[in-house]
Amino acid sequence: MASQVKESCSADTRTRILDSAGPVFAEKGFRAATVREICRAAQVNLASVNYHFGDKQRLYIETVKQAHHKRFEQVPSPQWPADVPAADKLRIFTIALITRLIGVEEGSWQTRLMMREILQPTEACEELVRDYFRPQFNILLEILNEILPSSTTDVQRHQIAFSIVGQCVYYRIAESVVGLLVGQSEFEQHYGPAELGEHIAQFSLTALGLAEPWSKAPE
Amino acid sequence: MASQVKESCSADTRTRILDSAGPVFAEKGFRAATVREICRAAQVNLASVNYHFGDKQRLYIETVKQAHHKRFEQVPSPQWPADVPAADKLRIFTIALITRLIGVEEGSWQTRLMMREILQPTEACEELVRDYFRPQFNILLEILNEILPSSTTDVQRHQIAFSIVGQCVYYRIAESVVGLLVGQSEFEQHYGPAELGEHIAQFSLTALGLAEPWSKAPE
DNA sequence: GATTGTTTTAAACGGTCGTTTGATTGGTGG
DNA sequence: CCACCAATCAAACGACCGTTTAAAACAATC
Repeated sequence: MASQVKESCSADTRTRILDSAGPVFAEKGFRAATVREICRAAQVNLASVNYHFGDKQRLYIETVKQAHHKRFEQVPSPQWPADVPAADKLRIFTIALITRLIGVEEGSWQTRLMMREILQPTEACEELVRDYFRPQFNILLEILNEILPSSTTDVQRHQIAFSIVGQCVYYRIAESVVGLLVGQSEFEQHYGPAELGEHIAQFSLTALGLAEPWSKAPE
Repeated sequence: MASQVKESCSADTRTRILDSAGPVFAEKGFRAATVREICRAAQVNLASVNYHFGDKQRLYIETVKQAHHKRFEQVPSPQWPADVPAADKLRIFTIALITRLIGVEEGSWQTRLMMREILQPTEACEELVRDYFRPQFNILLEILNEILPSSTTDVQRHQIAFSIVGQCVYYRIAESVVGLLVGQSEFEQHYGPAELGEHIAQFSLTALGLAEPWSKAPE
């Protein structure tokens, strides 16, 4: 069989293709990215994509999967003991989420690819929701369960969760617009994952009644 | 010259192309959309695009511009008398924003096109920020000025504004993911512009200390 | 060392796309 | 009626892309 040899050997160019395909797909999108460019970047023969992945679309799907898998490895879901206050859990969750979205250097093409998939769902989107988004969504809902009164409806809980997630996702989507609106220097100084995560947690905790509002000053 | 005749005549197919190009670019993106498909939808000859717009890219830019212009005509910026409380202004602003994003039937391809442009800025993006986003951003900042204490820094004001905008934009971006997470029936019943606008305004006003939090129940 | 099966390679195929061309139309002024 | 010009049309051009093919290179087994 010699399967381990075969796999390690083929994995060499297979992995090279996957790694090169990620940034290309993220920057140009599925259609505009060409197999030729990916193969050139990976320094492999043009036919390798079809040999190892069948066709361009299956390479794309594999790339999306791998991107998120690696992204969650880089910034894993935080763990906490049972006695941590819910407010602290929410703060940790928020910072982890936005760090996963915009933090970690090297251009963070992985989440750029994810945003493309969300905006124009392909075959990989349902899988993405099932494997990554829904578990995170459920963790957030469990945190909210500790905070919200039992009279809160499920719909309200969902919408509150989306309000928190939405604040984070916005910065990944509209990165360039934010930069244009506040100017380059303010953007570089104040829109990193740490400061933004802190702000979003603060804003959300205040909305949930667990922090003091900004406008508590006497009027 | 007979310029009025010439313009009305050429405007006929020109306008037809522009109207047909919008949904196609919005759904498939610049690269995947084909001139042939646009011309077929517009019922004009294949060469018309190049004759009236020069090339595909200039048609795209014109389409983006026209899309947002029409969108702001459909849902104009609300006007209010000077004595309206700031909280009401924020509520009105939020509902108008999310209505512009996801409301107004016919698939709302205009904002879909806008999201594409935000995610992958082209030549049209700076123009978009200057003409549409920045004025709206400034209106929101003026409302916040009435609410926030004078000790609030500019950066804080900006981040709070993005927290509000982000909640709205999220539903336009992640529409399909939201639908998958909460199920089709809940999505259809509770994620229209009116209900979402009310929720986002409530969430944000609470964070700003102008509304009561959900979790005010005794613990 | 021959054989077998896998991987790599260069070249080409078929198809589609954006754009161009050149003929044709139809209305307008002389 | 004719000359003119913008507008339309069918047809084709040239380029690029995804995919295929068939030969070559390679590694492992006996």
